[in-house]
Amino acid sequence: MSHVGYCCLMALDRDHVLRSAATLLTRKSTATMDEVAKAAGISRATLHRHFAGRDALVRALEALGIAECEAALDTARVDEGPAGEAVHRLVRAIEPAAGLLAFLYTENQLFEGEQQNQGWARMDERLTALFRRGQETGEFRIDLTPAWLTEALYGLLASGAWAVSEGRVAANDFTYMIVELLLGGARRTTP
Amino acid sequence: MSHVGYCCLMALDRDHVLRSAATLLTRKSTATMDEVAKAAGISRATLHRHFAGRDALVRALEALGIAECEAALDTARVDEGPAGEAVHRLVRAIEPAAGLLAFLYTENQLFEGEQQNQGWARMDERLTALFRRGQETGEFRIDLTPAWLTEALYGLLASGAWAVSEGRVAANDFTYMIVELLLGGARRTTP
DNA sequence: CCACTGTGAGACAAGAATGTCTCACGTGGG
DNA sequence: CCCACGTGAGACATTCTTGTCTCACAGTGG
Repeated sequence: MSHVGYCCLMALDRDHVLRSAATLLTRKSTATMDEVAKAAGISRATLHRHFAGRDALVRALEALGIAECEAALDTARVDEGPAGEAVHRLVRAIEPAAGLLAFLYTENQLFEGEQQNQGWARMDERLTALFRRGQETGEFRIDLTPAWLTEALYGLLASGAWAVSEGRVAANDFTYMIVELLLGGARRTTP
Repeated sequence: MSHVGYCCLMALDRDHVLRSAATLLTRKSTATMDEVAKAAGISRATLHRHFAGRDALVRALEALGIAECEAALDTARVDEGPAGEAVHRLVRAIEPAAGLLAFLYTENQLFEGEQQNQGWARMDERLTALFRRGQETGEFRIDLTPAWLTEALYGLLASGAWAVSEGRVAANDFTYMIVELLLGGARRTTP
């Protein structure tokens, strides 16, 4: 009875499919199921066996993205230490998922249905809490609302992912560029 | 001979159609030609008389967005005065077009063909020149590349437009939030 | 050797969106 | 009044995507 073995193989395949789908859809969000299947190196039939339809695939990508972001929030320990350093750790931890996040961020179809993944609300809550904590400790300015800082972080992560994928920014500078701009801004601090 | 009069009416209609299409597509980028027509208050046939097809419509929106952004660059006189104030004037001038810009920014289909509108290159050039000028005058820090600042500006404009359209940020705070974050960052400057 | 499972390839129908066409209606000018 | 023009409504074929199905093939374990 090799049922367990087959399950593990399927799980691996499923994850691999999800990864390549994320990579492809980040670059071309209108890719066909056929293109997604070919990008994953499987046939469209097998793709349909893993994900009931395109909607299920996007939902799975959404769940994956949320899981990775929440994992990044955990490993970055955003509740500890100075908020600025917490943001730095967070961006560094979330960098591998930035491309997927950028895709999901522009898939506004995800947010128009009545049943939308509550993971986004959890993430928003944790991020706004981080920025609010920074404000309360006097580390962050209070004239930029936590909600806007959260939104700006999403936008900068997406911009950074696209800029890197198109070669306009070096991949090594991803975290630095985002964190420095988000925290310090473009203006030079008077010495 | 009312040819001239009809032309002017058509031009007005065309602009009106373009505006409503921009509003709709910014919110739902996969809207049908039928939905676009209904949103503009015309029939699908008339929409097709104005724009040969969906591609032509998107291209027209692209041209409109580029024109508005370049107009904003002109009225903001980004070559004059301190670079920081120039950025402020620019964001204020570009605010009405931010939604359209956000739509075009995520329509990566526009950038994969071989013949892509060279207006983007012109805009990029003028924006990077602005940030480079700020660096050369010592106003901006030099460790954030002009290319990244340009990309970040696009991203923040898009994030701001979405945040406003979904009520997470007050419309009145649009310019302030973007400019302050882009130039000053979230970190509080030590008094 | 045989049964079972997962896979790839392809056929197929259903649906949606697009692009094109025709026709009737209303309006405004000659 | 009449005519030209733009328009709306609808029909129509076409194309693309999707979802489902069947069948043959390969690998694995008993």
